[in-house]
Amino acid sequence: MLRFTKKTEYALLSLQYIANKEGILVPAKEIADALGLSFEIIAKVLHLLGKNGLIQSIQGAQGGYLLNIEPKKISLSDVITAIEGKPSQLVECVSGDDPDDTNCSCTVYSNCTIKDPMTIIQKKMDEMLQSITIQDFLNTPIYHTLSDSSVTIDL
Amino acid sequence: MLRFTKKTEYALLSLQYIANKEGILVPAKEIADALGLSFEIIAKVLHLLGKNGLIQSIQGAQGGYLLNIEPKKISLSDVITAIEGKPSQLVECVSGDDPDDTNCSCTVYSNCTIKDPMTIIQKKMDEMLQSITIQDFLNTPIYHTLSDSSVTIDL
DNA sequence: ATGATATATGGTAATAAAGGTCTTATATTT
DNA sequence: AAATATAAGACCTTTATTACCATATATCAT
Repeated sequence: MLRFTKKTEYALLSLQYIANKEGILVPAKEIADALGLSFEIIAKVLHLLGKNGLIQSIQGAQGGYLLNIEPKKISLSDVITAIEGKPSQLVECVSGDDPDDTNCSCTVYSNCTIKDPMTIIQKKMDEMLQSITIQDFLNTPIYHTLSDSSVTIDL
Repeated sequence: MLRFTKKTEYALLSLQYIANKEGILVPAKEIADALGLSFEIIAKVLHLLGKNGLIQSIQGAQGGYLLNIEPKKISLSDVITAIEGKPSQLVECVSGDDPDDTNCSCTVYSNCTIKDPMTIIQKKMDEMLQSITIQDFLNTPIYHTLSDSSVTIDL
């Protein structure tokens, strides 16, 4: 359906939050609270980002996470790969390592007739995903760190 | 997961097939057979393409489908919209008509912090999807119309 | 050492989306 | 009237997503 998964969304929100803290160790709970999301989900997302080297994790009391790479070097492509476990693939057969079209949706005896154009589209998509970085998510005009102050809602 | 649905894939294969026939009425069964896919699926996809004006449908015996617009004017964006019923949306909240972030994944009281960059990414994606047309799927070097001849498989 | 804090990791259950099949109705040609 | 072909919706199965739970491990502070 050409949509980012929630996990990818949470990863971007988390990376943005961590980047905005610039070097300060941020525990998963703080991020979860700030975003109004469940701790378990955020913890799992952060774990994946850590395992893939995008952020650094410090265990134990006073531990937390911080960026491992500068924001402009963390691409959307990197985030997706870290969260999904593999790079984005618009169609199954465009995996690079499928010369026999084994994964093609069309079960024609000849070669798949859309593989070539699909490969080009995939390349364009990859270029786009690589060109966007966490830096593009910083300096958003409106940004409140809810953990710093109590929240009052006017009625 | 950032992947085209099978229906979208089938739509592209079908449009490519119809375009290659240049003006000749093509019944759904012929396309299904040529692609080795079920008639019902192809019929459903073609119906959606017809309902959205991308192809013209002629009912009854000797009926079938033919392009309604020239290949270079049918964009990938058009195909997705026709098949999915709405344009592609990378995230829920980037719908244009959601000023209150009602559909945002982050349930922060303030505004969503990734909405602005996401809107830009969505725009880039849209531009890409609009720049690719069915014309880009034509003139593929290898193309066999299986319906025209019997198929022999060498062992 | 012990308790508190925080990440690491696997499992499971509920929900949503995708994919495919089947059936009936309608239109057109021969 | 019979054959051909699209129109449209209901239904079921599979897969992916999402959220939640439980337990293990690491580190700090006292």
